[in-house]
Amino acid sequence: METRIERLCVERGLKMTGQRRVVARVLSDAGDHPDVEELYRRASALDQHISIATVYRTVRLFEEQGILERRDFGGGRARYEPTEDGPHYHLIDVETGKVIEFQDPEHERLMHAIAGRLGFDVVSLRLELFGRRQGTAGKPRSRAASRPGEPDDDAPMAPAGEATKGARR
Amino acid sequence: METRIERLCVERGLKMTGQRRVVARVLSDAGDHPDVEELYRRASALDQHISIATVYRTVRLFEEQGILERRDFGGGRARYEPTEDGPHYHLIDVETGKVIEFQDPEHERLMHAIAGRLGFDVVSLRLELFGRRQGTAGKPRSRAASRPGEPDDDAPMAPAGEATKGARR
DNA sequence: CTACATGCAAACAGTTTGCCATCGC
DNA sequence: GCGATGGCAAACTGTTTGCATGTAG
Repeated sequence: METRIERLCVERGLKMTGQRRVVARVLSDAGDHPDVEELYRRASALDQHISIATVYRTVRLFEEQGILERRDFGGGRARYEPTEDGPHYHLIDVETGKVIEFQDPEHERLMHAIAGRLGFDVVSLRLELFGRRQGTAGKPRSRAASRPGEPDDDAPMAPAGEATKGARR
Repeated sequence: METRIERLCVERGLKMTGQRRVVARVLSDAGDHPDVEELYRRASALDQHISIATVYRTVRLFEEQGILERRDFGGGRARYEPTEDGPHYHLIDVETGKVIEFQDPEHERLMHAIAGRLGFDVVSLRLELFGRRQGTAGKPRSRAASRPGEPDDDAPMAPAGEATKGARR
């Protein structure tokens, strides 16, 4: 059966190749915010004939078509999520890397007010909370840098909302 | 005379080499949020004997010592600013790239409340507004559709300030 | 049939690092 | 003098691209 994203592609007149269909499917199934490598991993499981370059190209195309949204949660890799619901923000669990979405109209109003006070119109904004589940007091949880893609799981990341680029072994 | 940052370095027992002193000085003078290349450019003006690798190492060291804070405004490069005033956020002018700082206790309270409602304690948060000066209605940006958090440079003050170094992608 | 998509590997930008000469303390 | 530091170039990571081949429409 045809996924929602596949339908969008057709509507926009995109040539539907096998690999685009696979990426579209993977994205439709994703409930999380995968990065390109993860998408590539999931796509490969459905079709060996796909290269990571194609995933990059497809993801970029989809973004240009407004089908996908690119997120940058720090950590150096772009994460993607299908454009769907209205504006929402993300709370990243610093222990598990899981991402929780939330919205908040009041916050939005506040931001517009602040910008207005400075003489600006808000074009877009970025808001991310990094938090720890209550009760999980700073316990030195095994900092398992579990790289291997746990399907369904957003990757762990450092707090501070900073880049942490490069392999700091 | 000794800058505030140089003093901090000494307090922390860091070996004060010539190049560290230069970087410290450049940072103390910076009123903006320069990236490493810009720091390197400014530092080079004061001392030819400095390599970009040293700037990277110094900036990392200072960050670990809590003297500097790394920011990621998108665009792929890390930006730095001396740790000084209390928590504040940034509004980036999408036309000029200039960064304006602001604070807002109310917003902070709100964020803690939201996290709390979800069962989390806020460890840190990232908030950036991308805005356009009121009245500057959507001018046709030469660069085709790219997301707000764009390149440009903040308060170019150095002579060699031509930030645009080359077409990305 | 033809313009566009893909695979592969090489190119890139930003950042880090190995090695050895050098310098602060 | 000794161990930390700096210079240089090579290594790395995430992402893009040139080129030849394959394929949707």
